[in-house]
Amino acid sequence: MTNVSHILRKTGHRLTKQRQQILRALTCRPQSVEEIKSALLSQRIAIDTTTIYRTLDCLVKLGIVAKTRFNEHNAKYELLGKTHHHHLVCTTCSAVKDIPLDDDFLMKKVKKLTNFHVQSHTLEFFGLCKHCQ
Amino acid sequence: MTNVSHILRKTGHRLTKQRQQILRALTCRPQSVEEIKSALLSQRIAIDTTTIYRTLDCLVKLGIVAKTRFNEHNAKYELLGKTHHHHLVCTTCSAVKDIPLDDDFLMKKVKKLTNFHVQSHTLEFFGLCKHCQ
DNA sequence: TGACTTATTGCAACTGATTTGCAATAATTC
DNA sequence: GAATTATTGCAAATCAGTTGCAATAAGTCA
Repeated sequence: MTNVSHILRKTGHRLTKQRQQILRALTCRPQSVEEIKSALLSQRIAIDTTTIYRTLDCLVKLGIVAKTRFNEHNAKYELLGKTHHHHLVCTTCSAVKDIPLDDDFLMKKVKKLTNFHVQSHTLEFFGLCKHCQ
Repeated sequence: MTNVSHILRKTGHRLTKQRQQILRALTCRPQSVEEIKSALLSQRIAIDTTTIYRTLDCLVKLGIVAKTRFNEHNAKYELLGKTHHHHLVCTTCSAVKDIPLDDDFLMKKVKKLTNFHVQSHTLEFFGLCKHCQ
């Protein structure tokens, strides 16, 4: 967190109360803006939706947060941890599980096969979790 | 196509003129609803946006079409061909390129590591295409 | 500390994507 | 060809996300 406030300041941003609270509400699991908002509300913290969007945009640009879409109408945001991982999304109960996978293999293959300069990638698995099978 | 009309009938659906035209407009590259609509319009075929949405929903449910999202506000739809492939999406010009990748390796690993029953997956690469580098 | 600069907030209004309700239409069935 | 009912097109609604702007507050510096 201290790290994050450093990055914010360095890039000419301000560490406001709202940003601190939004950062505290972020998890390493993907959450929608509405989920973040109600998580904050349950702690009696009311922050405008617009502010949450703008804060997340900012954090995504700074590489602190990742934005993902699971073929749903809304985007999800998750705190970028140290470890690169992927998601298992249950198509029935929408539960999300992380899974660490070594995908260097694929990245290298893409580099070999194309002249595309890869900056990032997403790898998501959809199916049934233990409970929903 | 004949195959598709068979599937439609078998599942209690009707092969309308609109559906035939939408099917003809579909490609193996992901297109948005608006793109499909203007592709049809350029052939002087006017189909309501709602109808396109409903037709695509139907085709997705029948496994004929795949719906993807590339971290954009709108969804893209592509005809499911025989060959499983992935996408390279240019973050500058939005061009999409297909790439065949053997990911059995990853699928097997997921099966080993978890008790999740995988039904499908998405693997997308984002970066710069040849022209935008 | 207190004044100053300017990034950030909250509200309202807006845009764009997608969905829903419903009456009119047209594909299949018999 | 008539009957049944899935499908269409239109209008209106909803949902996610964005934009404009005046009021506020974080960081800066004397």
